[in-house]
Amino acid sequence: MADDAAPPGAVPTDGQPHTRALRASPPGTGRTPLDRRRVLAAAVEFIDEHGLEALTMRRMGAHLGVEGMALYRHVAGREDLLDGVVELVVDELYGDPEVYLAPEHGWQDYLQRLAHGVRRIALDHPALFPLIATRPPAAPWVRPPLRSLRWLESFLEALTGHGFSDEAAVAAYRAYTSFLLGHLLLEVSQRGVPITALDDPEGAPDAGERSLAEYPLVRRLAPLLSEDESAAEFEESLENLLERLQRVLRESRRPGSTP
Amino acid sequence: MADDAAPPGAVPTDGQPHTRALRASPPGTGRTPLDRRRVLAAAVEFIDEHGLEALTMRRMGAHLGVEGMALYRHVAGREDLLDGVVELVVDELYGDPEVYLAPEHGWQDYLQRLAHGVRRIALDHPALFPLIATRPPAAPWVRPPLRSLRWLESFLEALTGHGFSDEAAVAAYRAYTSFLLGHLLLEVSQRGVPITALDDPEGAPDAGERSLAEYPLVRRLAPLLSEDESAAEFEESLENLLERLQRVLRESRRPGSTP
DNA sequence: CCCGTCGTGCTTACGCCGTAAACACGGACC
DNA sequence: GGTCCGTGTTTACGGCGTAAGCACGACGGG
Repeated sequence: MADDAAPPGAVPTDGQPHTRALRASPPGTGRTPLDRRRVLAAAVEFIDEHGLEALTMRRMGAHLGVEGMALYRHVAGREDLLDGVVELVVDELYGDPEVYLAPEHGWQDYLQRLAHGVRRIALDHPALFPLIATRPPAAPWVRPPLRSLRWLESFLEALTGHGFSDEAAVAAYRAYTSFLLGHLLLEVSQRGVPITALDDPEGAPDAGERSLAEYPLVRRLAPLLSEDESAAEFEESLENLLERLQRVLRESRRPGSTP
Repeated sequence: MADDAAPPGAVPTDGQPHTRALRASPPGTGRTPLDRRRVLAAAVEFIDEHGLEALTMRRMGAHLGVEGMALYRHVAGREDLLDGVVELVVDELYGDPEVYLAPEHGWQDYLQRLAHGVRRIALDHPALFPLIATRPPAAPWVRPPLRSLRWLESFLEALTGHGFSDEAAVAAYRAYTSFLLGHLLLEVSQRGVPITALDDPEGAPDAGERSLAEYPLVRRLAPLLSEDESAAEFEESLENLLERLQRVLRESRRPGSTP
């Protein structure tokens, strides 16, 4: 009401306390006009920086120099925005899918590359990996963190193309996704998301320290427990899984070998 | 579980033999007066019934026949309520810990029982398992879904008490939690949380169906993919993990051996 | 018996949230 | 120049978490 926009000719004295920053369009060249991809990318950036629960439509708007409601031209709502963010991040992996498909190196190489690709994503975006992990997939059968039919198809192709039976390929898909999800979710949560949080007067210092007296083994093993062996663990479990799958494959090829 | 049975007849004025500082007033004539445990239990019930995102302080109040703000006498806020819920549900497993510790059956039996116990919790409360899985643990080193120092201690005790080196026990803990988390999170998310949802005009029927044309393998394997093999998978992976651990144990006992 | 005290739940209020709806405005095309 | 359309803005509404103060009933000491 009281805020009358200064007419164009007048000298805008910017010190007025009650004048909002009306910043419809910068002088001269207009700003690039926002589209879905840009919104989603900004959201990824924002989450990486401030964490998931800090993401708000209005704050996202501000982060883009825009008024919050503007986002609704490009996403259907907050949920859709989050879906889009997950999809965008997962699709980072698609750099060029043929790399992952490269048949000349066999299915084990494929699974290795894929696993490391997913792990890189998880480590690059620890704050939103829980989202990738827990958001219900768009299609049934598609299991996080391999969240797309495209990946499912390529996974099945890689295995059935190298001698796996249909059943074995499906079982492998399930074992593989479980492995990725468990390891990576724990790895990102263990590192603790850094976050430059807007708030953070956290001060529960030794709530655990005190009770450690009751848990002598935990106390004794504390040094071991706080070592970060994620990478080695991941590698070892992956190796183990691949061996298991190879055993399945070998046995399925010669049917009559029951001990 | 039922720690709170009213003593028979006798003197009703004294309900609590030993409480904190002063007497908490026993119920008079009106309704039983709400306490933290009851609030948390009601929240578990509510989440099981309506899902996580339906949980609201006011709705929780209504669910308890109370005015929402009343909850703040017993929980510090929404976050604290959720923490309490997770703790409460996880503690269901504690029915009697000696069952899990029973040393006469060895560490493998212990890990089996524990795994099945956690799985039961996950299946009983599918809507809040994601919470159990992703909420940052109170203490470092404690990994979901085994969310307490008590369990960490008992786990380490079981293994080191049966010949595992410190390093091997810690590695086993990590492998075991990864296994549980991956399998159970996918299992509960796959079954799709039922939820009598307050809203649910969901009608995206075949959004995936159409695109199936592009994914011939997925379409061919669809029947296999939609089978629910969770239980068998879980059993098999658990078995495999235990074998792996046993191998580690055996090898650590005779240092320079070859099969 | 009354009266202060205290624990419990209720009421009110504030600021932020997601989002529906109407509006303003600048460029594209005729 | 007019018209349209795509974009961002304004305003508004109901619901959220929660801070603060109030009402009331049960207790214990006089």
